[in-house]
Amino acid sequence: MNQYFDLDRRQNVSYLNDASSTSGYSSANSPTSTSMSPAHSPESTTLQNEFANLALPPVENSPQFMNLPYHQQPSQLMPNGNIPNASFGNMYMDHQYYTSAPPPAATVQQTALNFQHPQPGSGMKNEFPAVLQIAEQPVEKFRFRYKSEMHGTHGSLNGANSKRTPKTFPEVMLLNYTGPAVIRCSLFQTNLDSPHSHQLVVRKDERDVCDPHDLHVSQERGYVAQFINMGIIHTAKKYIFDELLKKKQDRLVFQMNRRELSTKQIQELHQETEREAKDMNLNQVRLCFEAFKIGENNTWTQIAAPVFSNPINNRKSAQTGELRIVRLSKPTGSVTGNDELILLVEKVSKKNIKVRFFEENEDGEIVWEAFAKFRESDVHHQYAIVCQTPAYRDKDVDHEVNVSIELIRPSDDERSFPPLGFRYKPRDAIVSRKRRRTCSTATTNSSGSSGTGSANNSMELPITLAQVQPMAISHHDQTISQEFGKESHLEELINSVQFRKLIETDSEELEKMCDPVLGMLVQDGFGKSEIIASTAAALEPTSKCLDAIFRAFETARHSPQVSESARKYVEELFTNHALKNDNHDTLLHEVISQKQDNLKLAFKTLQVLNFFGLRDLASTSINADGDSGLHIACQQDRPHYIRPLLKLGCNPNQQNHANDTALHVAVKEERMSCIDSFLNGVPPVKLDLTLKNDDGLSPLHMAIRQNKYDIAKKLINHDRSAISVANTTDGNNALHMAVLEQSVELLVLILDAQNSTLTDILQARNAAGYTPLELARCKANGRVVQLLEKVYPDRGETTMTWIPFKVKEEIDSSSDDSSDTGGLEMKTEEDVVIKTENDDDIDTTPQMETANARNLKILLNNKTRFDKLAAQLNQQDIWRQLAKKTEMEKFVFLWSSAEGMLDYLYHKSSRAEFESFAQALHEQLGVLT
DNA sequence: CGGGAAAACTA
DNA sequence: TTAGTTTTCCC
Repeated sequence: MNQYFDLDRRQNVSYLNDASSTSGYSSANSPTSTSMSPAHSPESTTLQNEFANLALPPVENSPQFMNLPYHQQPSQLMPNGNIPNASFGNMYMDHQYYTSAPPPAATVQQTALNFQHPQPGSGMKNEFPAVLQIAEQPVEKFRFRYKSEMHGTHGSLNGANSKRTPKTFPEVMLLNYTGPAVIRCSLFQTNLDSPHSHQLVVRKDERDVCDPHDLHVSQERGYVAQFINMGIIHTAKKYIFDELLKKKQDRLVFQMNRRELSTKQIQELHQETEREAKDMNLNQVRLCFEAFKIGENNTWTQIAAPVFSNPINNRKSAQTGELRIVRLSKPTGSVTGNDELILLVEKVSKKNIKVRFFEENEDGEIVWEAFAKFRESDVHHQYAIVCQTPAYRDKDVDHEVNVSIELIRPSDDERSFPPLGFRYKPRDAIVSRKRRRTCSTATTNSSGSSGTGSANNSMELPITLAQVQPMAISHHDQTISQEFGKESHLEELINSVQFRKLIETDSEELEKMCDPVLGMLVQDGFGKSEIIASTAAALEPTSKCLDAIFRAFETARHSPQVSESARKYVEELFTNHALKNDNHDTLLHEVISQKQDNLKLAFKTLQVLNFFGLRDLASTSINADGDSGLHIACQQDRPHYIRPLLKLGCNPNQQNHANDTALHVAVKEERMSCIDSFLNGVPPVKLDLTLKNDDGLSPLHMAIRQNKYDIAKKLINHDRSAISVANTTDGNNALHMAVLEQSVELLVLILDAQNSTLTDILQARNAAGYTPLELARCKANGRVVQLLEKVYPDRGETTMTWIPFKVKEEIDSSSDDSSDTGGLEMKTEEDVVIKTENDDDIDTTPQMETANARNLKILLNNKTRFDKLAAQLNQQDIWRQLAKKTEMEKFVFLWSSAEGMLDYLYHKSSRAEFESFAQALHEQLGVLT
């Protein structure tokens, strides 16, 4: 006899064999209950009446076992004076279990109910004549309760179609059979044909009776068995093995007709149980239904193949419970995506959750889907997700789009329901374009009336421009420069791509055009035809206004004495016009953002303003959004206006109402040419790359968050100090943010810049107090951490607040005795040693360039030779093998071909990387000689 | 009942 | 230690 501690009764209880209850919720204290299921708890004498485990009648200590068919010992042997099973016949009628009215004929009923087909194996010859079919599945989700929670009533396991009224319960039907039978229900695992360690209990007189549960059916009562009032007890982890073993053992004993198990069998059972217990799904179970007939001598014979219910999921678990979005931080976002969105959710598992955005058409078909971006660490305590919205499928839509958001749990493809609405808002660029198009039709009409529309095409470029262009353009296109002098081609020229390219980049002469020197202006300006033409356009506010201004210009130019009054007039026109516009766009905003870009008109406007000394008017004019002309140019991707505007005095650091500078806008919209226009050359006012918008981000921060290497590179090249700016939302600097992006490319870029900066971004702490390395350790992958650890002079240890296990072990094992107080100093010394030994990545001392490296550099510098080498290295992936042998090894995963790698080598590699690769290349191919 | 949360446990 | 889970407790 053994003993165990009964948790219910807080005392030791004796029992016969190890397989007896250890769970604490079945009090198997009867000496004779050896292989009984907990249903046979003593003290529940009356229970036997209702929940007798017919399958496992208690037996004498040395029972007589027989071979199949299963054998039932005389019920008189039941312990504790139980009522013999003669009473089973009507027990379900008397109590909570009942049987439905007998079906007219089992086979007829079949069609009326939602049947499942018998289990697998139906492919094989079914040895059983009778068939079990599930008439009502159990509910899909149900809260599993721990033993300690099983007080009072807690709702029963209902049928899948249960309503408040009528309620349904799991139900099976026995077909193709006549005569009395027993239908058994027990709890099984879902991915294994083996019992589950959880308990399927029925509440009876303050007591939970465990599975299996048996119901009698017969001709008279019908062949439908309904299992009412069941609950599922979640076995605590520590008891899982014991419970599972007990169940398996009980089952085996039953199958073997209660023959005593051999030592070997017990051993095998142990092993098997150990295996199963290890990865049993604790949040999912299914019901197993079996049917038996009880023959003479209580011989139990299986009469139908077992069937299994659909899985029942634990409602309270994050792995199987319901998914629900409780709240969104905001209901809208930009079509460009990357907006921060916070979802409050019901319990989710960070390793097993996705946020899906999708759009349906009128027919309910999915026309678009995308997933929000977030990391495991962005899931806050199972109840909130901080993510970045995905970009909408069409970034150029001009209206708001309603989409839906839902949570998805990949493991079981569960979705949250109902989906929440989310509205994508079109980009500013599109909105303002649309607004301008509808509220003022300056665009084509205006140009038509003032330019090409006039008979003699009197509108011309400034003379200086005409002189400058041939030279400048010739670089790009010989023909155009030749054609330039001919007036008829002027229109063509000015609208040509080459011309735009030219003014987009740099042309000092062109910029002079905007200088307030009269000589720079249009020589013959507007002819009379212009005025005539303008009457036709009188209905158009913008073109009318422009025409008036141009006319004033014309007059003033020829008669300087009226200049002053003309100036005032123009100023008034300009200001009033803006006020009339919905969003206070000025003429300047309008000409820059015309749908059909009209350079001539735009420049002319600039010149006229310039002429009247109204530079300030132009350079300081902002619309209702606080956007300057520069903002608009970036928004609308009109890079060629940027330099002229700057020259005119527009402040590049001007921030709009969202605190975006024009550069912010350019980065957000990824306007590469605009960015270039800003960064190349020297604007009159120094660009301030540290300005932060309302999201707390500088342009560089935005580029990093959008994972735009090219943009980040341009910005950093323009001003390295930008990398040390901390954003104001979480205090992260560029390196922190690159860590979060987990982009090796960006990291390398920033670290390279760091080498030549005084500010130490490595030690900078964000709002949470982390340095980039520390941040990497808790948020990024190993590769990122490794990369960073290499560049930290002290390997980041001295400033660590938290050291993950792996690293800690290294430290512990490498430092021999570091005591509590002396640890830091010890380590520092040690690091100095390490640094001199193997810090080959950072070249602090200038070295002579090797011949190989020099040759390789020359080679890469030549486009043709670069391509040739790339092609050569691409054969059989030589480049990859080669790179793996060198300092480049750690980056190989970055590239798919030699071009990418060579590009890195040429533009971004460290000296060590370059040298080692040059060396390897030389050895391998000899190409460098 | 279902929901919420404290306490206990674990890596 | 901390942070994440599991189990118990409570309303």
